[in-house]
Amino acid sequence: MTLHVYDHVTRSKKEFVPITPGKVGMYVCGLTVQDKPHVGHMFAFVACDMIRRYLEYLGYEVTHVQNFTDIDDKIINKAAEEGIEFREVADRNIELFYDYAAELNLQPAHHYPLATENIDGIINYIEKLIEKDHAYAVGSDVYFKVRSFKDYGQLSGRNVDDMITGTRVELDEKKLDVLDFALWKGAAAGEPSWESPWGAGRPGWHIECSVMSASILGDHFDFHGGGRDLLFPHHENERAQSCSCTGEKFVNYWLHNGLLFLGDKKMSKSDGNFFAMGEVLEKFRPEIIRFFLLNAHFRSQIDYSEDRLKEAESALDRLKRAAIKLQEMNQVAEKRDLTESEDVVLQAVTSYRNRFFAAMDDDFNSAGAIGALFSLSKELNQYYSSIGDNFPAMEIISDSVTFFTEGIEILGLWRGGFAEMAKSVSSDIPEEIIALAAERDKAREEKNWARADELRDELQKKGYLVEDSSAGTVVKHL
RNA sequence: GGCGGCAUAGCCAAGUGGUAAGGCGACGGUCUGCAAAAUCGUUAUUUCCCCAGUUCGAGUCUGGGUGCCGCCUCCA
Repeated sequence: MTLHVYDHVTRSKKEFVPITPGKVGMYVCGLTVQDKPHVGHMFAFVACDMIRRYLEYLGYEVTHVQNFTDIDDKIINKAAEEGIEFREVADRNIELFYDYAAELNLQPAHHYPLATENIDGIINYIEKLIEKDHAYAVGSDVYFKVRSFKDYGQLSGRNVDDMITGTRVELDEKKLDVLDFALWKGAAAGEPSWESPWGAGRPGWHIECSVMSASILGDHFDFHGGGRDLLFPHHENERAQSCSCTGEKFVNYWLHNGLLFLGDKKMSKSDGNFFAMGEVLEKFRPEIIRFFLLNAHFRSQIDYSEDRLKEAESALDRLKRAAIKLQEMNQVAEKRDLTESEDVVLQAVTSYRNRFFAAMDDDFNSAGAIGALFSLSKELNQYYSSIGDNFPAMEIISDSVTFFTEGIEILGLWRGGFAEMAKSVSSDIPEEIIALAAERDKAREEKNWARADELRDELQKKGYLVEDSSAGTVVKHL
């Protein structure tokens, strides 16, 4: 099996063929930083991170670019509301993104270009579009001529004539055609602006992505990611600008992740229907959130709810226990010939690993891949109980460790990978609690059940849960 | 109105024409002083929204319904 990726223009899965053998260029539409990132935003980046990790696992040298659009009307409005510079608004939200990215185990992109640091490039690009008669200036504004790009609408699946009859195309008398969109907007008094051949102004939305992707990845690259809601108009317009300017194909595979829903509506900054990432992180550990997001195919819509996240927590705990147990078994496994039934176990481990990679090869199906990790966990639990007090066979354990390690790393399910995940959780229990637990153990040894139960209650009141297992007493934070 | 997507167990969710992954929950067993935790087992075989069709064979392909949803305005 080879990697197959869904392509939005042809609406079918195609075998992945890189433009340059061994290399991959990936551009991810980042945030317009007018506000705090929410879970839906981070989902897009988690999906792209998983994709990048898999491509790197396959041996590709990936160049990963994620922009920040740090100037636009909403940022300006926000700054005006608060009476501060637009720069402050942009920077504080960019910082939040970096914090959350680290928590969610995102590998840093190789480049994080800013729109405001690419103004010269943007101006040059617009000039080129005007030269080629794909754009025109009206006063201090510049517009893109939508009808000059014959493939306009191909990506999002609409045709320009239908769009005119559409109900919500706004009328703007400055434009030659209602479909045209702004490449450059003249600044009103007091607005942040940059000098240009058309007067002081700022870039329109869309153009920055065409410019920044090309400047780092070239005119034609492999993957372009972003939320499904960017398909139109953002990506359609971006594609129109880029293809018109270069005359080349722009992107080979568009990766549009499904949207996160809250209640029965899309999470969205503009209508306030969202959970800020910070709020969610207060309630759930970041690896739970990441697991939750990757436990469905990235192109499908996900409903956000705390119940779903709690389920994800239980599920991930199961996987963590499997990792811990596997690591323990790895210490004691012995090199020997396999019994007949162990041969069957080994084959099963191999088949789950194959299933994992078949799923990932099928348009990065992380949900199917996670399923294979659970199957492995169950198989191993059954195996441990089947061997009783005997030591497990090295061959089975080492294959399992290899697979588990790869799986966790590719999906990025745990910061620090398998090794960190397989560490048991006994950290930061205060002395006092440990002493109480020890006292209770002593009471139990003496079969003083009344005293033991009393101590258990006391520990519970202090917020700790006691679990008696064959391996010893475990105290957990509630 | 135009374009597109989805419909699989109580819930979430994979599924490449050939015996329906996986998780959560529930129930039962094992372990345990009792619990808890863990673990094992069971949990769609008159069945993959409905109706036709293609096929030796359809959750998977085709046609027609029905029901949800998204985009067409700023949006990850």
